[in-house]
Amino acid sequence: MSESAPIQPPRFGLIDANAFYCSAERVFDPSLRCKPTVVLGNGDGCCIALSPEAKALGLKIGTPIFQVPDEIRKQVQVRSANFALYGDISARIYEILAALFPQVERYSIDENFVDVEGLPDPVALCLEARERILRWVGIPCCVGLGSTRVLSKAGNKIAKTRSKRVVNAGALAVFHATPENIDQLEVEDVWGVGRRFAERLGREGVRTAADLARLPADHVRARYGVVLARTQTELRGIPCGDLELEEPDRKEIVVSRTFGRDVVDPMDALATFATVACEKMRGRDLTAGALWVWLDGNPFKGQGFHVSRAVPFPFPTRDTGEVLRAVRFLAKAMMRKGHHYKRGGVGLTDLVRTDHRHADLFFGPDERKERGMDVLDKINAKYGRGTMGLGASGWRVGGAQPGERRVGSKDAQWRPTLKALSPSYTTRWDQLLRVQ
DNA sequence: TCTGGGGTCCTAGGACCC
DNA sequence: TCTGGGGTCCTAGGACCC
Repeated sequence: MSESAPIQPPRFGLIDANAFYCSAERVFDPSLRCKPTVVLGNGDGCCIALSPEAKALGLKIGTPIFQVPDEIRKQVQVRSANFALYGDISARIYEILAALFPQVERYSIDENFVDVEGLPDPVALCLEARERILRWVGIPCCVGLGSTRVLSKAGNKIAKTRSKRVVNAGALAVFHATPENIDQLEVEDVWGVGRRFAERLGREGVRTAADLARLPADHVRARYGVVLARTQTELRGIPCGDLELEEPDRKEIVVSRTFGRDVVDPMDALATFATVACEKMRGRDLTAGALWVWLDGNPFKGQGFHVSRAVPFPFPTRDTGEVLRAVRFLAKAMMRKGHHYKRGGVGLTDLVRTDHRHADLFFGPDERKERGMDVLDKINAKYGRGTMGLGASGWRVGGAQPGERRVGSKDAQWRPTLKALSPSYTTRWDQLLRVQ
């Protein structure tokens, strides 16, 4: 880095919600505010989000809740993940940003990149965005600014650390990162550096983002590959990519779950996953060139096996019936007497857009069946997923609702129960919040 | 008792072809 | 005796992200 390089103006902003799932639960349940709050993943297994108070108690993301000592668990408020609610709140945040910035990239459910290039006062605009999201939606955010996306991510991390547990953090929650001021950021907090790379870098004395930026570029390229080399280049203030305003087409769609218990016959579960995967695929106007199916044993009981099978379709399909037949065929070929399964999944791969398929002399789409699928999707969109299906696959995302009566014992075999699911306040009429 | 889910990209090595 | 080498495709595994 040349010593006299002028500070580059920011080009990118990253607006990232603080402990998003916990904050979203708090929007509609004020009793959770300022209390240690935990959101649990599928089947109420692991902690997938922690409020700052919960982090202060020493809880870690990914910890199974049953491993948390009783005296700690008694102090935390626990909720089951409610992705319908989080998705809806996420869309509202996006709308606010789209009204303020010329371009917005929706990067994840709780993060948006914005284009701030050439704006007269990017810091003031980001503060305004943060205020609006807090007042209008009720979600606290931090903002990072930088001349590259990696630097804006770094800025966000620094802003989060700085404003942690500061009430009315205001200006502290916006930080403009430059190659000169990232020595306070630990290298494992750099976007693109995971645990493995952080360990290896640590062994050669690299502790901070600034240390990584100073490493010789050809050394990084040779030892760590092109991905980390790009990250390093961006840390030095040289952009390697722009905002991605168009969401690229998916290359695969996967639906998988850990079962509520060990299961002998996972066929019903796999059929259900396949049905959901097909709906998701048609919702994106894609078709599947191939299918894979897999089953895992329970590694915590010394059954750490993994079996999988894949099959291509003669012609890319969007027909749930055809996919289900293939799933049954593959599953039968994999399943073994006496085996217990703890987890399973279905993946639709080699996805191509419906109108980009090439029919040939021998294979083409079955148009009657495909129109049938569209009717099915319309009915399910109107009356709720799982209203109508093919054969064994009555399904509700997220498993049973609290207090829901289950019919049939086969269901209970694999479907996890959610004990602490919050209502879908914003997406279901029957679950709107009641004001006393 | 109870251990998340859904993605992408890169690389190395083997198979195959000319 | 001498025993190529480069391109391409596929797959598995590793690393990362949220």
